[in-house]
Amino acid sequence: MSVRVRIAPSPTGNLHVGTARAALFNWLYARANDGVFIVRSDDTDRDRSTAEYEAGILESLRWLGLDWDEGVSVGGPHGSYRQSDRYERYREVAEQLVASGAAYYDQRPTDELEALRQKAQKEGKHPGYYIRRPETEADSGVIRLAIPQDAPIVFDDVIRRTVSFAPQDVDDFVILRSDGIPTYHLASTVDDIDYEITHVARGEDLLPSTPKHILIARGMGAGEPIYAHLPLLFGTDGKKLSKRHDASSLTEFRDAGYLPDAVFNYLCLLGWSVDGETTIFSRDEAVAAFDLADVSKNPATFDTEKLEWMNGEYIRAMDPSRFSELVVPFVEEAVGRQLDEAELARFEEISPLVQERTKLLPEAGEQVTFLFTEIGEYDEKSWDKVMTKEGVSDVLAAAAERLGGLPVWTAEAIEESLRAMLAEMEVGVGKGLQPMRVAVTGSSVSPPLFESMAVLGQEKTIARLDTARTRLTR
RNA sequence: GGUCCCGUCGUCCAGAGGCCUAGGACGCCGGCCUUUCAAGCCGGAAACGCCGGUUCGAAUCCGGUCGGGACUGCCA
Repeated sequence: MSVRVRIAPSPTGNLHVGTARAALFNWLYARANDGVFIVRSDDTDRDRSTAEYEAGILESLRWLGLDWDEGVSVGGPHGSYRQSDRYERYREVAEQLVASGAAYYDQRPTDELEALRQKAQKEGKHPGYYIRRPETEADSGVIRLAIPQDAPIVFDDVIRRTVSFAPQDVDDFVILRSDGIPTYHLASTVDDIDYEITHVARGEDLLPSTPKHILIARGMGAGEPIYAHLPLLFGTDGKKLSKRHDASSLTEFRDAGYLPDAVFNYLCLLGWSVDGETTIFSRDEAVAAFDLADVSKNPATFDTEKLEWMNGEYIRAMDPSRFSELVVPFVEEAVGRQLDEAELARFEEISPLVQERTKLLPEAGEQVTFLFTEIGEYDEKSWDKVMTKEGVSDVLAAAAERLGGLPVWTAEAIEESLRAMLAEMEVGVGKGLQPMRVAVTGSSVSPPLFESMAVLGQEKTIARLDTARTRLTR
């Protein structure tokens, strides 16, 4: 039987990194086994689900480069792949389960159930221990699955090997709410069976729910899929990935200037590796090496710093013209306006030098604003550090004069001229060039100086040297 | 509280009884290169949670312990 896997996000927010990684592993497994990758919308939470979120999630999946063969928006033999369109089917299954005795109606009031829970807790038992099929059957209310108490529920998890639950520790959980809407457990399991999902790879948080899903599947007279419970993802603080401190949705990563290839590569490494040595690899290499059984068992901490490093690697490996093209919007954002054609040409000149020192796309913009806007304020630290030294004024004056007389305005010519000048003045190269850098770019950190001057233009360069010197004498 | 899962450098991953004086990557520290910052190159510090057992031999197997996490809803 060919592999059929799925990712089933709830459209109640943007695509979370945890979900994205689960999607990624499912996708890898499908592609590695010539299988089918399905995207389903688990939108049974009517209050929180929106079409906008759903569209956003799909867009994020595409952005990451995960294409799907069946499911929401691409269609397939199973309709819309939205659970909200299948309420009748779930109700039908629930009724069947009642008819076969596998489930029952329960209309006990909540306070009665709560009392039973507390009693069980007090006795050190599972809270649902006493919530079992009542003596007298009801004919309305919620529908609960009756957990057969005679045997443990055992299954083989691809990642965790054999997992076993005692029936006393599985509660008679609700499968159909009193308003006729299915719960997650029912809807998800019915879909997995109806869509003939062969492998369910999902977060480890669902491990305790797995016996429930297996029992529903059995009640339907179907075989259960093979399960693979992925280790959870945590934030750098060791806690669950938080929305406050970490970027947690894929759109945030995109907006922060991360490349999809880098995010893809990094996410692969959270719980899996090609061989323990290889860090940077392509999608094809990942597909060729991937197996669910190789996914590690322990939870992974999301390390933004490593992702950033990796993003830098991908940026440096990028075709220069592609980089330039990609980064222009960020430059315009930093400059605060659109660039005209001449400015774009100037940016392209210096772009390769910026590419080498960019980890996140927006940084590229910040590095070159000096080319397109006047220096409003010099970086205070830079100024204090390099401009307050002795002889700075002389160096700036001499440089302005030298450069004013330069017949050819190229980086090479500028370099030659300034080096000669500093040699004559007997000023060290580092010591002499730094003030010019601050004068021209506003900061002691910038792209290489000669190229920066070349792109800025002769007139502006000289003007800035003068401006800085004037400010110095005040 | 109960059930289940997990436990190798700060972090991620490798290691499936001898190849381990434990390997790779990020980060960190030092050096080189150098017009700054990056990048690059070289070097360094840094881990098998603990206790027993099995075995000639254990990071690898078993038990216990401690620690972390998930779940415990008419949320998903």
